[in-house]
Amino acid sequence: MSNVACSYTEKHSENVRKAEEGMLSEREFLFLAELFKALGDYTRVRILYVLSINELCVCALAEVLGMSQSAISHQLRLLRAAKLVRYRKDGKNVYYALDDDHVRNLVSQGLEHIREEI
Amino acid sequence: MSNVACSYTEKHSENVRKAEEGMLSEREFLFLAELFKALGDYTRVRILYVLSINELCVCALAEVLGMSQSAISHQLRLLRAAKLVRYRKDGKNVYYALDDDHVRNLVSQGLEHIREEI
DNA sequence: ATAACAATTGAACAATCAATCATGCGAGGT
DNA sequence: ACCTCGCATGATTGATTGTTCAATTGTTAT
Repeated sequence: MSNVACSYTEKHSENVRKAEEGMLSEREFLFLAELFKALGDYTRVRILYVLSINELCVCALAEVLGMSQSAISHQLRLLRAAKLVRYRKDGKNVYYALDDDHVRNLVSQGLEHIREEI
Repeated sequence: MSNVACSYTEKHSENVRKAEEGMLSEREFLFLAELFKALGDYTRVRILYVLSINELCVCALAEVLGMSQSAISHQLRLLRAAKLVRYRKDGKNVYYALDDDHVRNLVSQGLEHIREEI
């Protein structure tokens, strides 16, 4: 904390004012951070990408990603909490799919960005 | 690891095949995860949102977000590494801005998502 | 030169996180 | 009833992370 503004406040005040005006609520920023945090993991982003193609059950996800059922299941828990995936039960299996198109858009938007920076 | 596919492979094989076909490279997924990880923090997402309005110097960012210069500077380092921000030096100050519109789009797309889930 | 200021950086520490292992639960199949 | 299979979950552990503090660099002003 213990912060003091730089001394050039005259030059900055306009931009600072605009920034403070447009500010969102703490709540919104927290949700936003949670959303991107959920996307910000190698395993989870692979899960989401794969689910953007097809719905898959947990064991199939584990197979495709070469990981243990348990590891996948733990990550799916986080993705469920972030409302990024939904699921349906069918017998012994549980099929996961993307919750909506926002997720697909976020992933493809992210891909566009990284493909520009090689 | 130690994973075995579920026994219903007949039912799954088609979807598994499609998933494996559409798969991206490890490299791409790593970059994608890094990108979202950079966005996935309360402080950093606030920085990016504020910079989506105006360019700001470090001390102004610290002032607007109520944090120390040092903390901000550390986070800006990560954002630079993720190529999400660019900067220009002017005298003693360093002014940061969003690197391109992809970032702005990602943030606003994220906002749309969370505003649906309240 | 000296001082003041904006910013960066490294070390340290607490907090968070992801994979593993073991276990528990519920739905089928025999 | 029993067993097996698909999935979820709790505990543990090694790794990563965000902030603070202290020190440093580089620029401007006196």
